[in-house]
Amino acid sequence: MKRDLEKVYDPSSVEERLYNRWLEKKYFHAEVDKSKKPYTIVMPPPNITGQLHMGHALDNTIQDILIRWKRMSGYNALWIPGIDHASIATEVKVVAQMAKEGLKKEDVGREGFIKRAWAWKEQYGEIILNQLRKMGSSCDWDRVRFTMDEGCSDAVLETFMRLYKKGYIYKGEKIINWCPKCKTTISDAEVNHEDKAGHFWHVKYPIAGEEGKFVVLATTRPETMLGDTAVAVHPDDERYKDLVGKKAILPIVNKEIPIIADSYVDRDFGTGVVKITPAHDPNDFAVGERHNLPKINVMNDDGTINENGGKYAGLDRYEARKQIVEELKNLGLLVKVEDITHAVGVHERCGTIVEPLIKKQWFVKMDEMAKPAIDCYKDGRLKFIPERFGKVYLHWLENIHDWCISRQLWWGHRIPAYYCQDCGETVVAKAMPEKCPKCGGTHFKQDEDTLDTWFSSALWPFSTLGWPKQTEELKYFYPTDTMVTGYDIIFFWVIRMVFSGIEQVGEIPFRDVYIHGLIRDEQGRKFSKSLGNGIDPLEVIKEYGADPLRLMLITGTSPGNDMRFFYDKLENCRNFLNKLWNASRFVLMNLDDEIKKEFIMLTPADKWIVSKVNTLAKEVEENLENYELGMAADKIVDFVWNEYCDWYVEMVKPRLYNKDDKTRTAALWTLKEVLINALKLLHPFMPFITEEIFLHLQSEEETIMLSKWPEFKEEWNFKDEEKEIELVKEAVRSIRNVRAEMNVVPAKKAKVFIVSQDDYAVSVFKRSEVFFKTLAHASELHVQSDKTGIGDDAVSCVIHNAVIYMPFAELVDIEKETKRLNDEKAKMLKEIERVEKKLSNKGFVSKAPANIVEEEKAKGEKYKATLAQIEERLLQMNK
RNA sequence: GGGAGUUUAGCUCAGCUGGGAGAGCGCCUGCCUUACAAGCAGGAUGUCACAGGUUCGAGCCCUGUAAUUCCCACCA
Repeated sequence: MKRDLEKVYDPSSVEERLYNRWLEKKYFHAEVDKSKKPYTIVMPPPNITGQLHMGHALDNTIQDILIRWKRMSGYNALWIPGIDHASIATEVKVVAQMAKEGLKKEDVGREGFIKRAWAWKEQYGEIILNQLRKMGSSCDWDRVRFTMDEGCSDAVLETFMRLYKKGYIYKGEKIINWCPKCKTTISDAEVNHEDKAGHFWHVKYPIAGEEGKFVVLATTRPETMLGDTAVAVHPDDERYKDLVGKKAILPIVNKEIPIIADSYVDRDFGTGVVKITPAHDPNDFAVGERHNLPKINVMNDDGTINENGGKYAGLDRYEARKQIVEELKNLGLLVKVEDITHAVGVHERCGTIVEPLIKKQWFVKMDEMAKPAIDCYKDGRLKFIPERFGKVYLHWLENIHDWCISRQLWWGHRIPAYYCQDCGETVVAKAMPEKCPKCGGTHFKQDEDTLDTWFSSALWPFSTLGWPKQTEELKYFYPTDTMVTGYDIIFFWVIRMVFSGIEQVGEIPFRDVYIHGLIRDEQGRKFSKSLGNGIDPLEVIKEYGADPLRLMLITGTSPGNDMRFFYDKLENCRNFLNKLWNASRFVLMNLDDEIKKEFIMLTPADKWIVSKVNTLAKEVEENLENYELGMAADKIVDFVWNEYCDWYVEMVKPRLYNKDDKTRTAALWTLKEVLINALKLLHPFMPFITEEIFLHLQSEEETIMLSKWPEFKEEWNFKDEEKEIELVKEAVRSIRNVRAEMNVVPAKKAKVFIVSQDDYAVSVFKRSEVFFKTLAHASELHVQSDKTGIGDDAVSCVIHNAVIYMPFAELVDIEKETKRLNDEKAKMLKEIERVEKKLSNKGFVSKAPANIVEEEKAKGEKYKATLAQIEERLLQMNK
């Protein structure tokens, strides 16, 4: 039974109570049930590196909206939550944490370090999951997963083995980005290019056998010359044509290296001559491959020069640079030093300048697996919202290169490759093999490296469902339906999930990819630690509640576009909650008895609002189907605030206050029914307040979460009444305008309805005939003279809670009114002219759709009628 | 260099397959009215970046120009 609501809505207590209730009742849990259609979302797992930020809040709000909507629509909705071990990001954090204790990784050893990392995971993982709960996320907590839990780890091993057997995983030598501080490989995506001040050293390399002849080249990294194995010029460069095929003498090292021609060289850049260091530059590496040049690595893992650097061995790269420049200068080979700013690659996690160098790494061969990933997009099985991100996806796949998956880290999935200590054979297996298949040896050493964190993320949509085991869940919930994520990780995540799903499970992992934008601060800047402009979602929730935050993140936004975080907007959303709360309070205050529907005769006003909410349900459904969440939310808010509260509730008051009114029950039924429907439509967006009100309105034993989603009902479709009431609204507005124009001093608390003696006002009244009929019908409004202090100057009517005053004719400021009417008349004439011009356009009449032409005609008629009214009025005034 | 966006009210942004320009905030006026002042009623504000084109009709489609953002690659 109904209970009245608290005077003020208090999010903090309500949210916690309701969330616990939902948990207890296991509303979020989904089991395999073949009688129902599944709808599945797998949550992009937040990194355990810290706390949730606004981006997560948006990400999860979108997912929760979709899940709650589908759940109410009768789907077996499953949302799998989880967290990501985020190998390098977490490792950096743990290293930093240890540094505070004065410890280094090496001090605690691999096992000790991993132990610390797990402790970190326990601590921060739990914080993150709690934050998700605070957002109201309706995930199935019985299925929460971690990328390094047993099942996910098994999926990683299985995938590695399969790909290895197929020849898709290989060990190869490649130029990679190396972070000398973290001592690990980092992917291209983890390298930021920053403009830094540097120097451009122009150096002379002597030509072998030609005393006194030099070739001048420029470099920003002189220390790499220790590893030079060639000098290159452009094949068509006339200046250097005769040099090609000769040898240059590498200074300091005093070694002859060939001068080669390669079109990679840009003739217009620098001197048009390039030193080739295949071991320390990706482009040089490629040139080296083309020309079969030796690759000489001159650097150690920590960024110091190795034994190949001769006397510079052991020096740090920058110290070596200094000394080499000095030596070149002394040798008279340094032509000039240019100050330049150039882009330098730095490791995004630690800011260290990245060093490209050659390493033996594990790679995944991409060309074969990319094909089906391209196909599934091209044939429409995989869809992007908004569509334009499909192009990004495609562009990236078509230019894909092999994926370097090994990382010199400790935190993560250790590569399941074992090397026989006797014969050196590589065995890939889930566990350490007992016997070498080649030599029978029994001593193995596991590869020291771990896998790129995205390797496990790529398997997430199916590893979370139990794969590689063929579980019932996998068969039923896979492929999942929607992947919700930001555009920043299409490259390294979405693509890898797609080809992994196809390769391992045989089906794409999801059908729709909903891409949302980033959240920025009020000035449009990214939220970042260094700017200190972060806003903690939990703080916002504490102050405003989760519902307003969710609504704020969704309203007025569109997929794929960035949005800004405005406190003003947040407050507006909070105010909406307040509005909804108070409207519900009003309904509950008046709702005294159970309503028996069979005795109800709806008035036109009732039918209007019922029809409106019915149409709304249809539109919202369409919007949600098309992932237009922002538009859907806007429409519902607009309905509740501007139609239900501002018009219907006010219209219905006279009927409610009169206990004898025959249509009172109809009003109550409509108030409640429309509110319930609106609450349901709102629930995915604002789960807490809607549930709280629903429980009061409906019954303690139910939940809005599992109530039936409002569908369009033909019996609620009252188009005629909709039109009539819209006319009434228009009429009422024009009456209000009359008051505004006349500037009549309003009285206090006038609550009567009086028919004006004014002809013009009456003509406006006539347009609102139905409305007054409704009002009169509902509350037996009777006409009486005004006694509330307005005196004889004006009459008033109560339509709204607000008072509407209508002037007597004699009060009219003739001059002002004439001017207004003339303006009005001019406007009408212009409109009529426009319509007539349009209707005389043969192209329009013959080619435009019939209903548009009809509408235009009707408008013409309406304008003419209005014009006539205005003219009549003018005539009266002149008398 | 390659790619993708954006340009609409003072600000931040919606505007679905072309059919007379919208919201929130801000601003102005009047209101404490038995759900709500976190509120109500009313008002002002736009050459939809610019120039062409297609069309009976363009904020929306096509071409070009300008400004701006982001991503990728690269700067020896």
